[in-house]
Amino acid sequence: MLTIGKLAKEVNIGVETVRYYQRKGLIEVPNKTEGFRKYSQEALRRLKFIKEAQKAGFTLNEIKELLALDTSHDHQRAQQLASARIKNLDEKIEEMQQARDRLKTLFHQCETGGTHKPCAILKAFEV
Amino acid sequence: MLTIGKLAKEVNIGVETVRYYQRKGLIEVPNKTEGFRKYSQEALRRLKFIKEAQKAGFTLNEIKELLALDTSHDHQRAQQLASARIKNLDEKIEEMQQARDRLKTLFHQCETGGTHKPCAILKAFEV
DNA sequence: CTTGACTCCGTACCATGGTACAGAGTTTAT
DNA sequence: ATAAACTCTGTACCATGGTACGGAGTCAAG
Repeated sequence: MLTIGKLAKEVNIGVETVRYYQRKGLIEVPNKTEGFRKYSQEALRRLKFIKEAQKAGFTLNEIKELLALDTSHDHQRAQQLASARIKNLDEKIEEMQQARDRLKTLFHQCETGGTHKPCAILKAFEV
Repeated sequence: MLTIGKLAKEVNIGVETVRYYQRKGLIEVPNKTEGFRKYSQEALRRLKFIKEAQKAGFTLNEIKELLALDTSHDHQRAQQLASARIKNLDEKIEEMQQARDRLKTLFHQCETGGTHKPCAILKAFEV
């Protein structure tokens, strides 16, 4: 049993972040019998789950659902969420790669253009 | 000379977005001699610049600076901004690719695991 | 038994890029 | 001349993932 500060420290996040997750409904708020609230290993486990799922690119809302599935063991829904997220990631990666390539090209043009010529980076955005 | 509505329509953004850019200091607010404000081709050019720069992945704050450079023709600073943005994009792409690969692996494991086994997607986030 | 560290709770604020709306004024078309 | 359509202004709100703060209560060590 941990206080909120100890709990937060265990997963290396701020106390405020734990409270934020509580407000979001990602982790339950233990009822305090006396003074401070006591957090179980289950709370710790959920926080770790959240951190791991974030690394896989899930949003907090998606993670909230995953946590629910974690209890009900619904494979199908988990697969749906995962494939939606993969699609989403693919799209974003594609977008960013395009942006990157655009910029890289401009950068080289600007670099090799000399000071006297108009800057390719700036010029690229002109109409 | 255009009213704000026509201006917005030209670049296919909302009127509110134009005002938002004004609040942000990205485009100047023409003083109204009579009734409504009149926007010049320069305003239109700047809005197009903003759209193009956004496609390259710049934030509005960076675009604000680019617009200033556009006037002063500071190649070096433009290069700095571009390379910072490239680095930033590279990092983000890398992160997202890792997330994607993680998920893809989990997805396949879950798919081939059958209903009886614990779901790999969910299980992956367990401690 | 006091002092410092921690917790509780509500609320406000941060960045980012907008969107929405109310109530007033203006312009344009019929 | 009147109604529809647009503009002006300020302010509030949206999602996203937190961070900060004030004032009160509580807990633990010296």
